[in-house]
Amino acid sequence: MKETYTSHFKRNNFFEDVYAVVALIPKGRVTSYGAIANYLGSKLSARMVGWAMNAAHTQKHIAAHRVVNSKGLLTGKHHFKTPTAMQQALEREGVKVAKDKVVDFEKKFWNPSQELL
DNA sequence: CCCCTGACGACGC
DNA sequence: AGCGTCGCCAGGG
Repeated sequence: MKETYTSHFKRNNFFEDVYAVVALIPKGRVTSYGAIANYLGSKLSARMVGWAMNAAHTQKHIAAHRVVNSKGLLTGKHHFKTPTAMQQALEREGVKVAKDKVVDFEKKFWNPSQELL
């Protein structure tokens, strides 16, 4: 059987799951859309995580700034209130950003599949 | 129902 | 190191 979220779970649960994982990201650490997708269900495309985050910013308080793409780039910055809001939020937590990219991404990276056993 | 558009990611050049 | 392409799944026109 397919393992997509739409066939087995309701869309709402998908959002909740994404938010739950994001809420568990330690302060000062970051993760990627793909890592979350992989943790929730390997078959799920990482695009869906970004899609969930897009819906998130209108709803509750979600630490969306701690989620970047697989290369550590702040691709979601344009969806924040200001173009620099995401970077500033990260730097307040001790995550340095240069050229829209997380510095020492490998060190800051938090993998839910590995650390959230 | 077809086509386009993504807060993505892996590859190829 | 930068682009372009393609696969991915859901939503909107």
